[in-house]
Amino acid sequence: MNKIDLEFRTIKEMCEKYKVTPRTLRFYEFKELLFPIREGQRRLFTRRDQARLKLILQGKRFGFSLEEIRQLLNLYDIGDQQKTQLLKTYELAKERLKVMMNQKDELELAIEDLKKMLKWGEEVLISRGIKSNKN
Amino acid sequence: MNKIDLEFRTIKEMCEKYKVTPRTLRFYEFKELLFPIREGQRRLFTRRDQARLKLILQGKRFGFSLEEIRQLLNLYDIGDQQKTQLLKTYELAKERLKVMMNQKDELELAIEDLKKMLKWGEEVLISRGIKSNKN
DNA sequence: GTAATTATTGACGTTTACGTTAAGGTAAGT
DNA sequence: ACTTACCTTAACGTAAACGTCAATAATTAC
Repeated sequence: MNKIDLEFRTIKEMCEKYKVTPRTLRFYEFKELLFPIREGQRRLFTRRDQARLKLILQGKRFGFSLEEIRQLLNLYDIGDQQKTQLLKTYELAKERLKVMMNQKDELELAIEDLKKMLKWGEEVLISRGIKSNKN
Repeated sequence: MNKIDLEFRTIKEMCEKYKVTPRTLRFYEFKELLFPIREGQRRLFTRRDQARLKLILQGKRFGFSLEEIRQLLNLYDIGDQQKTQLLKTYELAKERLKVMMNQKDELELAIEDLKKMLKWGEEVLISRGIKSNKN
């Protein structure tokens, strides 16, 4: 009934839209990642909050900690003025990429090793007649 | 000076050889992953302990939790008799492999996304004259 | 014989990202 | 008025895998 409906979202709506729990959103507010306004007691999440939440969730995919994400969000906010900050964000992301690529390499090695072990185990099982040679 | 040197290792030696801390070894003992014997107060790690530790470290690479590893080690120990246990271990490892491959896929996606973001950020930086087009 | 090294147990601390009550306030529907 | 649903703050709990003391004991080095 109010025009506000188009601008702001309640905690419940946010939860459904972004697949998070209320606790999570309150936690993010407590950690100064989000800044919902108040309608009396209730929180109302602005578009800015939604944009930030999207970035938060992305950041989590990239393995950033919430604290790192908070700093990145702060950099973004003032990034239009402060050129160096933008560059800093960029460099940080590059570091992250390196870490992730290393993780990927390690994971691939581990996968290969585990595959070898499985192959070996399979042979043992077959040789004992516990398992047929095609599962 | 004692023949024992060839059979057993002190906690310090273990730490150096396997790149772990004393706390870690004591923790593993507490968690019933290792069973060093005692020479008075001191711990002496047998070959069995070393073999187990190797498996523990491997298991960690594969992302098994210590509790899972403990169970797997127990299965190995009696695995020679109990066929079903062997099979169980095998199945567990197969499950793990699936999880790891999923992780790898997700990680690859995240890497791709982050790369895209970096590319975009690079363009912005260049367009503002903050960064030269070849770093 | 004493200093230095290394060991021990025990217990509390750390980290991250929330989960889970407890104890209620507020608003809408009937 | 009553129930139901949803919201709030506050605070303690959780998981994993150790880290970090503290206080003490035993060994080894010189």
